[in-house]
Amino acid sequence: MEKSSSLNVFVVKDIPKLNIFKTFDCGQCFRFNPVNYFGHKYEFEGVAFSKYVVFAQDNDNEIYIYNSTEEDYHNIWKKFLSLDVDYESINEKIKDATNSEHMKEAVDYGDGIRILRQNDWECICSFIISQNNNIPRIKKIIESLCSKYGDEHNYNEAKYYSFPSYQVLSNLTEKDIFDLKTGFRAKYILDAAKKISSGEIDLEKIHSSDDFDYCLKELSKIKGIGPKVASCALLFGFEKTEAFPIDVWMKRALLKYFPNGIDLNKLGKTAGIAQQYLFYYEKYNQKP
DNA sequence: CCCCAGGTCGTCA
DNA sequence: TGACGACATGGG
Repeated sequence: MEKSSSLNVFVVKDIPKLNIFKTFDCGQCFRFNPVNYFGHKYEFEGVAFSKYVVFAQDNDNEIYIYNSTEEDYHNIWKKFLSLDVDYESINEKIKDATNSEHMKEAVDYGDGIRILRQNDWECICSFIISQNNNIPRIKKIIESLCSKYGDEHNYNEAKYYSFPSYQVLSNLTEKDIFDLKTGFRAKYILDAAKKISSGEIDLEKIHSSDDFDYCLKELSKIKGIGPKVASCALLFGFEKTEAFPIDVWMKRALLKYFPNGIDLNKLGKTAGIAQQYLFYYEKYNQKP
């Protein structure tokens, strides 16, 4: 795939500390992959909000956004990358609230990660697929879901596909979804699509709600959504940064570093970001 | 053959 | 409430 010829690029300068590699490598999104089209230090291509995009970076304080105009940046990517959020002060608050050397190390190790603000429905569906599954296979299933039922777009003779809407999926059969190798998750995906497209579950209402327990309760109405999947969707798709997903890696990290428990109330709205630092630290910082 | 993967469900005590 | 096996699939 040769894309370098005629992609327009928008450069964002003087940004607060952001690390493209960590942000797209830390397991929060499934449709971005490393490439090397333009010769930057880090380059990740993917599709979000129905647009093909490449984020690239050579140093701390600027990024290149390929296939993006300045309008796209202000309308979509700035918010997607959480470039309007002051992570410097969040990091300080996390360190203060936990008062833990381990957390301090995790924050410094993961510094530059941004919690992406992804599409809420895509997050719900993707994290349903993620359960009892590994990341390469999660990505594979999501791509086949998109190429089969998403909208096709063309760019520079290459095809890419948007994430399919819940309306489209709600009209499929369980077998249609099962045939994408989703396994026992097929009925969960269908249940989510149906409950949302029927209006039984209102994503807008969840998105704008400040009542976190209400949000958890609503998403838990969907078969196949438990506390972990709901928390991931709320954190990565609904902008609920107080969400604190606990998976196998987080269980290990909490057991090791916080055997007496961690005070989520004290972390408040920074809990989800603290969680992501701990997760990244535990999973990727292989120490003897 | 085994075990595991960014879990949840149904069942049984 | 909490424990426990089942669940589809593919890679190690």
